[in-house]
Amino acid sequence: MRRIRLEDVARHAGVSMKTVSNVVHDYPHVSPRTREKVQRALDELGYRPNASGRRLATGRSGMLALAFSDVSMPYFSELARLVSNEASRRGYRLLLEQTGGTLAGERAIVSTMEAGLVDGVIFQHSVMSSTEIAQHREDVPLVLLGEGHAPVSVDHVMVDNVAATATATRHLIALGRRRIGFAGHEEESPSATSGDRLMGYQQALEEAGIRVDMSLLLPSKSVSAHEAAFSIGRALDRGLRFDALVCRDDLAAIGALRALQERGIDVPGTVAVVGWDDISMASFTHPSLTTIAPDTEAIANIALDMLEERIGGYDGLGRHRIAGFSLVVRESAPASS
Amino acid sequence: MRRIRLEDVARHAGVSMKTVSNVVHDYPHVSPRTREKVQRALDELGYRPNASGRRLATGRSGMLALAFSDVSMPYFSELARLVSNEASRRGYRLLLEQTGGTLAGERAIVSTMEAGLVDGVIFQHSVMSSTEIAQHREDVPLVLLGEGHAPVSVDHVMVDNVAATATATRHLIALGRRRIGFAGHEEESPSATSGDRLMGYQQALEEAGIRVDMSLLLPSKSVSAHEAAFSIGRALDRGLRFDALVCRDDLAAIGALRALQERGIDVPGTVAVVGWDDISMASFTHPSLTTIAPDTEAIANIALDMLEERIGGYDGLGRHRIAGFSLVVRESAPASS
DNA sequence: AATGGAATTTATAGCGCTGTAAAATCTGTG
DNA sequence: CACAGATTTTACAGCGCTATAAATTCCATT
Repeated sequence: MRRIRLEDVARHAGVSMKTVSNVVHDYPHVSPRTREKVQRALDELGYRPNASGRRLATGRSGMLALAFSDVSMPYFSELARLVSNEASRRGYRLLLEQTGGTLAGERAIVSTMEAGLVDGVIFQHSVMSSTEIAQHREDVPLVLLGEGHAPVSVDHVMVDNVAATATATRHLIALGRRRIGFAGHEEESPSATSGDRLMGYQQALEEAGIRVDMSLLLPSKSVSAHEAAFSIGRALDRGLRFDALVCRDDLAAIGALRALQERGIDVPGTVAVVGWDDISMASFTHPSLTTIAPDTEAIANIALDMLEERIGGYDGLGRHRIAGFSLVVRESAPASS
Repeated sequence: MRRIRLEDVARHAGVSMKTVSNVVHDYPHVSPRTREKVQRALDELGYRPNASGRRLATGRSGMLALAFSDVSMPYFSELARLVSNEASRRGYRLLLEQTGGTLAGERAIVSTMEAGLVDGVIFQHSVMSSTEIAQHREDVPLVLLGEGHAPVSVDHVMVDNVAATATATRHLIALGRRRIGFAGHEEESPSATSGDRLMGYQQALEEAGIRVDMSLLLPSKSVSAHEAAFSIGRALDRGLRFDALVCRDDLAAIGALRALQERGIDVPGTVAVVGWDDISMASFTHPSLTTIAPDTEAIANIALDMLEERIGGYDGLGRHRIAGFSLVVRESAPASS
């Protein structure tokens, strides 16, 4: 059976197409009698509006894209949940795009060939340079998420990673720890995220008069619990000792817990550990993780606010907004008594 | 600056719109000279095809939807990663839809008002009845994921949850455990998933001549580590004892580990634990989780294969495919020696 | 040079919907 | 009861693209 079009309904109800369209969209200026008549026709025929037609006519797709490296990473999946919920509350649907954390993948996001696919893009990049981002996509509203220097021309939401990591590090210092390592940043070409976190770590140490010991920097091949566990384990096996670990993210922290536990090293007794992200698993590790909790809900909301303003026609310079964070103290680095 | 349309390029190159369209799509029957001339015009004007126009003309959107309760649940986020990657390999983009695990949310998926939004839907339902699913959506290709009796008319991919859970349970029995509990299924109206897993658990017990003790069924309010930890903890505090736990999923298992560990109960010494899903966190818990690993990659591939066949016009009865699983033995329920 | 057949190109009619402006209908008032 | 003013409804031209079929060009033969 052929699809029912607006025209079919119009003929059936004996009115014009536009009137049917008005009823479908609850346009106010329709007389109750007409509305009822049309509604009946709508129901009888089982009309379903066709998205493509509307889109072509309005120039809006009602879709937003959310792009980042990999949905299966807990922080991103939690972000996706929030953005998806909030987007649908605002009447948008969400397109998921994974870049795999590669330059090619990120370029594909920024220079998608097809126009009109989505009304806006929320993009957490990690390897692409901000100048390159600034160049493309002038035509599609874009909000950048995450660290790094976003181009002035583009809207951007971030958490102050330097400050947050410094807070986490100070917490360890307050616990009396002095040989504090940093774990889990990428071995070569660390992302802006890792860079900022390293900087906050270093800042807090210097503030406290502790010399930064390069041997306590424990990078891993990639951002994952597995690689972190491997590199931390190897360092321990080589005899490296430390009394605390600031981890690039909760995955690295979870890897760290594993590496330490396998070697019978007590956490937090011998080594205290702090993570970053407060993924939902953080309260279920053993011991549970002290970690930085970014205000991800605020990130999602601010990003969508800005995107909607751009979609609505706002055309000013890029706005740079900061979302909050807090230190969630759990067992892996308890409160100093 | 106004967007460049096909017509603009055509005028610029002095050819017809269709010829430009042919060049854009690498249609073979275009003379080299024309092709080059058009390509130059394309480049000079910086043409970007408009997705909405193409869609309306072709009737295809190039999009698939993936729907389930909540992306932030590890199993779903891992599924989303696979489906998204595989979909984009096949030239589709992926729309993410969350139902929140509610009936209203699931109904919204199945009866989306707009037609032509996506070319197909992959849907893991949990509360909606299969008959209700069968009724709607005759017009959009649909593949169902997960347990429960899918309607005959609809394509369906699942893992044999009964067999898998029985395998996990037998593993515990082989370990010499006899008071084996089941944890983490929903307190009221368990989902089909929980139902099947409970059945597999029961089956294996009966097979071994162990009576099913209803007091060892430890449901929780909702599917989450938190609720599982709470309900298992409460049962322990009331004096309930068991020597093993089959968990509804890895989240429940992680909650179980937490509840046990907080009470100083040794895993696997006193209580052995098996999970379900083999989420990536399963190798990083303490102790690491013995769990059922469904072949999620196969699920994603089979689902997409069937969807593409439907999109391609296949119109037969619903096909029901089974994806494999394996028991991954780790520390929480080690191999019997 | 004429001819037939293949290869290339073009003109045009939608795809299903909405925006606009004009037409039709309905008030309330003098 | 006519008429201005407000409200409701309609006709129709696109939105940007592709499919179809017709028109044109090209080339190898006779």
